[in-house]
Amino acid sequence: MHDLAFIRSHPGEFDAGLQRRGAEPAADRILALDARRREVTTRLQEAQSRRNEASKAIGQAMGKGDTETAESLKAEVAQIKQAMPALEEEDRALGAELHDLLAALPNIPAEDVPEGADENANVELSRWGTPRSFDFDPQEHADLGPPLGLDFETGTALSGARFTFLRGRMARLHRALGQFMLDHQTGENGYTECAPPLLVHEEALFGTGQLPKFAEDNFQTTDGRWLIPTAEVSLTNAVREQILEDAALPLRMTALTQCFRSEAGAAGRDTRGFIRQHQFEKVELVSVTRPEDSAAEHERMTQAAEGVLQALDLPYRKMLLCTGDMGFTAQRTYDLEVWLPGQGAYREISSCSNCGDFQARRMAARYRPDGEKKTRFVHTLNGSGLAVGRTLVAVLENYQQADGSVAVPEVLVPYMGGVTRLEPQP
RNA sequence: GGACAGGUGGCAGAGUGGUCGAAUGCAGCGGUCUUGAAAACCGCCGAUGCGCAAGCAUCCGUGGGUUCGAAUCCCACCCUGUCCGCCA
Repeated sequence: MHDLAFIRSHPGEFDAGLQRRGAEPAADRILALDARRREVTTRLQEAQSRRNEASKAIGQAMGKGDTETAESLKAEVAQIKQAMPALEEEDRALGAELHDLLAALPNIPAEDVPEGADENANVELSRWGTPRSFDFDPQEHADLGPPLGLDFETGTALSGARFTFLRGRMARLHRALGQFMLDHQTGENGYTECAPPLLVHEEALFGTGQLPKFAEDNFQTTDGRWLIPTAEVSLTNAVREQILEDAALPLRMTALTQCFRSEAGAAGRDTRGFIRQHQFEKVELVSVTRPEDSAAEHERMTQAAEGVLQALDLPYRKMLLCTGDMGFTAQRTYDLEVWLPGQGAYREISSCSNCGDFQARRMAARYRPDGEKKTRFVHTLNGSGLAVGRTLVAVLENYQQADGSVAVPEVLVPYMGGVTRLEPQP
């Protein structure tokens, strides 16, 4: 959600930002609506003011027993009130129209975000690790996984496409990854472990920007709640409508949760394998900071996500997303892409975004700077640290052996009860 | 799910039709005193919108309604507490 005051004072800059994202300019429409709305609001408030004044006078007159004056004042108020219902309705309607218009506009990219239409314009910033050289043809996880307990058939039979059933050591490895990541983020990076609801109100999805524009990407329950598409929703909205103490910032929260996505717009993409599921696990990182601290926090958060890949010894590259590939709420986003030898490609495994005050405005999440009277909006950041399912894919493909078995990365062995290898079951 | 009780400022807690955005206490901020601190005393101290400002408007769980006027009366809903039932 954008700051109306900013749009009023910098309409050109605002439209330029939207245009960089490939969105239509909107300042003219917004400002015209805003002007009409304020005109109506002022007229309404003037009427209210006169009504309040007269009502007070009625109270005073009646206190003195001056019934005559009271009655004539009542007649005057009745006159004033005639115009009010229409003004109230117009004010409400214009306010709603303005709100809906603003709510549908994406965040403005930060200045150093490269311009571009799609992922081809993303900029590679760095690479870590050396892709392993194989003395055999590395398989894709969808081929090497099934004998190891990655059961796509049963998942599909139970729930349809994009659901998978994990068995035996495969299920254990999946759990081990989630536990390891959560321990890593709480132990190494100072995030507070959280276990939030997975079912949330509509307002929560509005706050983090999934609604109103992306309703079809999410699952709704029969009683009007929504399944979270990411723990970003639950963790970020934990500060909604709050005024935080300066000293409480930064807030760093993490959670290992299931995530649910209808993948409405992804027909035909990654239909094979474990990459794109309707239900998956993810360790999410959320930070709430002072405005001046969010840029540094963004770097810190991305390093926290990178730390997991490094601990697992998985080669990856770090991308700065271009304007056309960023999410709706992001000001600036780093993607981490892990090397998948079976696919021979780097694939997204983490996305770390600085949302600035965009979500904070939608949530009314504020803080009071030390010694100041006015509140300010916080900045919010979110990142994956990491997506568990895709990390499982990466481990399978990078640690596969010629005989179809998969070695367990060293840091996971304690989480596997000492098991060091996944063996194919006939 | 049933019965009862209740939702007021950061917290606690008054207020049941008029000058109440709201007593009081605690917390917080500023000051006096003090070598310093504590105590004591004095003052300030909710949010949002519009406005250069003065100020005006809105907000007492949410949404409607009654009234010249609603924190206060009426209706619906949401939430919390207690007891009962049920359940992991």
